[in-house]
Amino acid sequence: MAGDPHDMPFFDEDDAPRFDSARAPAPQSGPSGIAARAMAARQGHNNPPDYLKGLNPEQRQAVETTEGPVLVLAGAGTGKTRVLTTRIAHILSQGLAFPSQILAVTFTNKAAREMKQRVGILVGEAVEGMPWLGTFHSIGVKLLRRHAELAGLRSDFTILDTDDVIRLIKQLIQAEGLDDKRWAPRTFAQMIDGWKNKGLGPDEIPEGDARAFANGRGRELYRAYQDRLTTLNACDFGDLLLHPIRIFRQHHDVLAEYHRKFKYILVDEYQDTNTAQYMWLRLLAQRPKQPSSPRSRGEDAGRQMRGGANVSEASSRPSPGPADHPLPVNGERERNLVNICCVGDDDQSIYGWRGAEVDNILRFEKDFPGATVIRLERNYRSTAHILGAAAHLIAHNEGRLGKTLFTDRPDPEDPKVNVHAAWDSDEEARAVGETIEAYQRDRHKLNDMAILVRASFQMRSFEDRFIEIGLNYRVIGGPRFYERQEIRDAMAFFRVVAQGADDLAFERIVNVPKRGLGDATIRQIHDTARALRVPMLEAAGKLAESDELKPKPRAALREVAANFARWQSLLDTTPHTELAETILEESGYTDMWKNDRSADAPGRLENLKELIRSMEEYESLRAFLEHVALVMDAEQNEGLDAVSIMTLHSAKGLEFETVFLPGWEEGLFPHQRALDEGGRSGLEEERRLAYVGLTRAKKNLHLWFVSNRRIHGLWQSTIPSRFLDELPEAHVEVQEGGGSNYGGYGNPYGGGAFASGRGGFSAGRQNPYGASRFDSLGSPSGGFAGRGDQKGGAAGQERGQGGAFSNSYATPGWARAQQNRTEATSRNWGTRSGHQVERIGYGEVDSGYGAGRTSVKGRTIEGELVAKSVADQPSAFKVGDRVFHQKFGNGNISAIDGNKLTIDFDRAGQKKVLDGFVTAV
DNA sequence: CCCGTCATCATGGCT
DNA sequence: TGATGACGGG
Repeated sequence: MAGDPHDMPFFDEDDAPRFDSARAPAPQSGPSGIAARAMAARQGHNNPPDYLKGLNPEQRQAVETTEGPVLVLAGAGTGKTRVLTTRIAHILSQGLAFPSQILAVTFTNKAAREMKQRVGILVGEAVEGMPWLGTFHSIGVKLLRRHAELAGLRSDFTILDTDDVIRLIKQLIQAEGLDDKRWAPRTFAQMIDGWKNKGLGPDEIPEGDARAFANGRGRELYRAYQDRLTTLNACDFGDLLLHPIRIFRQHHDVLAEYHRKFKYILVDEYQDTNTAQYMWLRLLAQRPKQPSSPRSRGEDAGRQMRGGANVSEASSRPSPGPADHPLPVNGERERNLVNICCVGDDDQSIYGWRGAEVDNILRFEKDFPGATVIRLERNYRSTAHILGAAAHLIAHNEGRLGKTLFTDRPDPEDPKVNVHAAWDSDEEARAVGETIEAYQRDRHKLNDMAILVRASFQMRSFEDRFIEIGLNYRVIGGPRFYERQEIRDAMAFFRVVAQGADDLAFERIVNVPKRGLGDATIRQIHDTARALRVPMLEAAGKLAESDELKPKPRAALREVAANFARWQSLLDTTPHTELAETILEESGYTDMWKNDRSADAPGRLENLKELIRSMEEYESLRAFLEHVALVMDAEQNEGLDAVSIMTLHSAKGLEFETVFLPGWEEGLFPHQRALDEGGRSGLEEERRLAYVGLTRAKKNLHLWFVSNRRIHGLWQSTIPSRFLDELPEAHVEVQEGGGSNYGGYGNPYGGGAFASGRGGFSAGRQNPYGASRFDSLGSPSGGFAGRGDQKGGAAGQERGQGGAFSNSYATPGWARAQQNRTEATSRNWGTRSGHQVERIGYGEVDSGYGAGRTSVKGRTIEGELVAKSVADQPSAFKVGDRVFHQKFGNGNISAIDGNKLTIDFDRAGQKKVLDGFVTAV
């Protein structure tokens, strides 16, 4: 960090072109060789530069409107990232600013990486000069490291993750003499997080909130927590935003430096900003106002404090906010609008539950008067059917800015959105698997397909099924690399070495591996540290030299202290990867796992190796630790062709040719808890989530609902999601079969099978929204209002929300479904046709696998779950054997991995199947 | 300190 | 149902 040339002086580029001389030719000398090169890419005055070619008029406007506040409402698949990156390229190549004068913030590291990469493609290495492109938090750290002392910290403060925070809070709660069962540390950590999301410090939280925890001692506890962080020279994630906000408010000179520095501000995913982020942006974006407009001052202050029970702080100071502070204004009539460009989509705001305020984007024009609002509605991703379905669904929300996506490439051949019904989640998984295989047979790549679920527990049935049929899949967003125990332990060792004062890390590993240091000893170290006002590591060293301890712990402690002293002495002389290895070896940590008999020990050792390997990219141990604190994700291996399984939340921003959306049932989607806690706005957020799901698909979209789902171990009958009823008939095709229905491909299980008398969806249950047209789907009569046999009799019962459809509450199908309910519950496979026998066969094999499936955990590889052989026994087959498979016919074995065979089928192509499914020919 | 037993509690998961 | 965490006996 220290060597970073962008890090030191603030005003090193003050000669840079100003935005008010925007159209002036680039300075002779050019900002740098790199930027100059970027400029050289610019063409003559009349021809648009290359990078503008291929933009549609709206996109181009969004790129070229560089001055003043701009809100780009970018619908799904409208080229949002392209606009952002091109805009940066445009600013650079027009010489409007140096790379270091652009502040570009994203939410996730992934988004930041992508933006950096794509800007790099446009402007070359100039992107390397963009030190202020990053996440809110990474930029926050950068700011805070520079001004740490203004927040009572040293610049080498550590960043605590959630785990550290919870442990710390637990200590505090216990120190207060409170019961940590009644007052769960986790809950309080969440409360603090919530307050920090709103920009509230201990003195600013609402009285009610303060009282709600720990017998009314919430505020004290919060304050104690902050004090403790300061003592530890540490901060949590929220502080990475809050401290800079405080600093900006209290040190106008500092803020003014950044005002002068940042000529352009760009914000990605603006709809996801929380109040703290909003304040942070406002502070940076809002230039001092002319003293001549006192009224707008007041208004502005009000807005500044919005969200705000933090009036106390505001009123306790002479000036309500730095935005109003009469700073020198470069001697010119400075506009008070900065060149801020926020890009977002109110319809994709799905993070309200963690503090995002959709309101920020809805109020943009009020916050930034005179803002240009540009709508990107031309969608390059999805078919007209998908867009039509999504548009109709999202139109049920109120309080939108309003956008309608359209495509100018409608194709009559495009498939409609498919809605399928299944009996239960197993059948759903089976049928989705069938459909995937059908697509695969049609030469669709698994990489182009994704299953997007509402809740992660839904993943299980798909994983189970895909393992059974040997279908490759990967789970995105599973347990994260840096959150694993072994990684966190190793990191704790490193942290103590790099920063001896890191008590939380020290505590984590004093007794790892076990060396007989129990609670009592640790408490003693704690007390000594407190008494002497030194870090625990130091206290431990002192204690080991004293007679305070019994011989055993004393010796152990002495060794620990000596170890750390030795490692710390190596810090500057030994390459950090080597040192890391030494630490893990000498501490006995690797041995601990080597001696561990449990099944996951080898994997953990593997992870540790991976950890060391990943350190190589970083200059120093310290740089690496910082990276990990901020970037908790690790890359996934993309090489394998596999279906992606992930939650709807983690799918935002992605796209797939073919998308499966299972679990569209009331209670699951929309999720009951979202409804309970969020009421109407909760429902609207769920609907936006549905919208996000639909708009991930480029071409093929399959929605599923089941009539029975096991929730917390209990089978519950469910009713179709109201969202299904909010889809427009014109774009939807209902697949009555329940099994796979993929044009042209026979469903091996027989499409009609599902409908054979087992259609009793919610029949026995009152649907609070009135009956759904899907209620009777799957019944023998196939009664679906949207399929030509309109239920005229029910036409009068339009629903308030999804009222575009008649319901089928009184249909024969519904009645029959009701009748069949009991029978259906018994799950009578025997009624199935010949094809179903095959499935029974599967079932038998399934149970056969039950025993062998114990090592199922073994499929976790670097955060990626991969369908993998689960049996230890080698297959009875050998490569080259000719075999027969019920479904795929004859083929030759091309590879064997345990009992998983890769077979080149004569007709069906290459498949991976388990050996139980084939017979030798 | 280790390990078995019991109770609890189940969205989303970024930084 | 099943995973996780706290507790108490060995």
